[in-house]
Amino acid sequence: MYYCTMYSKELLKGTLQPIILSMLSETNKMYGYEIFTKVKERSDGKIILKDGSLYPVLQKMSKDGVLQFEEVHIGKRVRKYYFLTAKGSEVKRDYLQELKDFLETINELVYKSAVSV
Amino acid sequence: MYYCTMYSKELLKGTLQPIILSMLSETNKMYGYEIFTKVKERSDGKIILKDGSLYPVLQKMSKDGVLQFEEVHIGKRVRKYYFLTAKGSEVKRDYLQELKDFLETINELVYKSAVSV
DNA sequence: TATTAATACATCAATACATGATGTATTAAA
DNA sequence: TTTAATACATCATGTATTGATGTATTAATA
Repeated sequence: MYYCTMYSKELLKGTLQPIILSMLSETNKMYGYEIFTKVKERSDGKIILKDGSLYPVLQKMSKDGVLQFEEVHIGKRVRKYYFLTAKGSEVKRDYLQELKDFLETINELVYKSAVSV
Repeated sequence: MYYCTMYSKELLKGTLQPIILSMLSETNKMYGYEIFTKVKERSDGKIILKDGSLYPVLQKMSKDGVLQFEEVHIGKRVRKYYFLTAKGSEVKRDYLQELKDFLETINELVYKSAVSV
């Protein structure tokens, strides 16, 4: 898994969990590498999740009761299929609402101001 | 200067400099507290810059040659009026372009996906 | 008039997310 | 056969922002 980042790392901060929650609410079961691939494709290669970020956060979200997973053996390889818990669905709704509001606010503030007098 | 934050602190990461650059490109000269006030008003109280973030970053941006300032004495109080340098205008253009692209990408990824088959 | 809020700056240790480096191992492709 | 892709993992490091704390002036309010 190799990559070059499109955006300054700081901009991505706080968006990782919402992104994962969003992906998992569309496709009810996904494993880490699948999420990585999906996000990469959907963003036209602009958002490349780092495995050093992705796998730890999936573990954290499981620990927080937001996700659950089941291990599936594919040949000799193991996949962990993650899915939203009931709590996860709630958290998803809240996080996505907050993110949406944030995007709109920043957009308004930075690009839509300075109305001529 | 007291405050309550609307967004999880992480979401704001990477947006502070673009916000400041944007504000300063509209109003050519502003002092720290004025930027604080303007951002607060423009965002309907949703983005409250912290003085622990604002003043250090203004110093950093000056050190980086992005901003310059002049001190103005108002009675016994001192104000530092900041303004964009030539380099600052370039940096502004780049940062705002990146941020805009980022906002669009996240929006597309998280809210506009899952087209029906 | 006394006290609180607002104005205006500052410093710095602590926080926390994400990164980058590094590792293991299987499977497919060149 | 060697490289790339698949699939997971750990952990020290970086760094932007925060929160706490500080000084001091000026305006408002009780």
